[in-house]
Amino acid sequence: MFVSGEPTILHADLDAFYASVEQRDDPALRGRPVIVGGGVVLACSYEAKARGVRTAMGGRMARALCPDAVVVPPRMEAYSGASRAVFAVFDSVTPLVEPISIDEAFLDVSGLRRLAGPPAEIAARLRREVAADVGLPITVGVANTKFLAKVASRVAKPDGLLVVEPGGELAFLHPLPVEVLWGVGEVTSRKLRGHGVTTVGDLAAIGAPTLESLLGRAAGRHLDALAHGRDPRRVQGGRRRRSVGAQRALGRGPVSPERTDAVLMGLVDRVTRRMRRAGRTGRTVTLRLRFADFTRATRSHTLTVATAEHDAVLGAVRLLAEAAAPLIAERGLTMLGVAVGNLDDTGGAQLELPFAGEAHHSPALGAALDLAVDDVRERYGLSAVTRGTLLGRDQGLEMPMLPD
DNA sequence: TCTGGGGTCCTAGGACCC
DNA sequence: TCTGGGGTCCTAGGACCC
Repeated sequence: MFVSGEPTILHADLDAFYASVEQRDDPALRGRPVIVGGGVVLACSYEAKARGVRTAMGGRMARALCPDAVVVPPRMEAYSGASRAVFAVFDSVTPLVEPISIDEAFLDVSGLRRLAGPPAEIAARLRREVAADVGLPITVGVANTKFLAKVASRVAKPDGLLVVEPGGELAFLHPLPVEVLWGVGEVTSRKLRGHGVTTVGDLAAIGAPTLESLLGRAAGRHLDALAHGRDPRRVQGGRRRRSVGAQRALGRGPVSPERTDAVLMGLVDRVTRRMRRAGRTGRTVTLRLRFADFTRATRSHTLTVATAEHDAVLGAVRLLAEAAAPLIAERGLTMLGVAVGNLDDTGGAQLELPFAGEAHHSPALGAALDLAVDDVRERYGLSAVTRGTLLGRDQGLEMPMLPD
């Protein structure tokens, strides 16, 4: 079984984004292997990829593979500028754009046929406009699901366009290696290959129960569905970020408590500034740690009230760092990170409903209570209201009217 | 090849509540 | 007084993605 229907989902993905921006801005780099980043490869041009250089590879190895590569430091401002220009083109194509990262997005073009022509034509025009307006190569995959559109763009790279025709989904998908599936990384790939699963077709054949026992319920079901071309997720416009974070590598060698604290202050400053600029607050503060042996740990604390204030976040971060001190002393710190999540969850006081207990024994009362709770949640724009507890009077909120 | 800086989602256990 | 069932929230870790 595959999802049929016209392919109206586009996955648009800039090619070797950072490196392409560098080649665009410096003609001397065009046609040459370009590596962006120093210690680690952040991005590399297709000329460098052809020599075996890969993203996230150590700089030393990259230079060994490709000694004539031009290594340039990243220019994040230039990349975010280019990204904004590309997203402006996306927005001119359709109102339904779901950003995935700085250089890729899903676009839903259903309903645009009369206005803008068939999806394949829209996709071709999108590529031409990005090339003309922004000067960057972009690949577009077109299919009737998000996942297939994404695989199509991957297969069509670089500077390509590929439409997966309805009815041809499984013939397209099944010969591909399992690693194209969203959610199959190193660990899962190893597990699957250990069970003789190397292609998407193999995975589709072994069945959901076996997959679930192998990978856990959610992951098993998810991969089984994808392998059969089933992917009901819609393109979601207006999605908001769920956390804001910053991190900093510290290099090798011992890190003094003074330096640790200075780095934490800098990270908290960066994160809270970004939050305030975006007009967002958060409740859960997470301290991320990485150690000399490359193990990681996180420590988190949830505040009662959401905030974007430097001092409030720093206070939580310092407490977390203190609690993690023994771990740090034992393993040696090489990276610090701070993130704030639970964004825009206002938190707040709680007020108990005296009859919530009775509602357990009366289906009618229970149903009424659920409705009231939903109503309160919507009326006050809260992320969650639990049955039996409601935001309190001290916040100036009124009790909802409950039906008798 | 020892490694950057952003993120997302899922799982599992414990505290706590009715 | 004891026990059980149903549920939420928080914390920590893991896998994965670009």
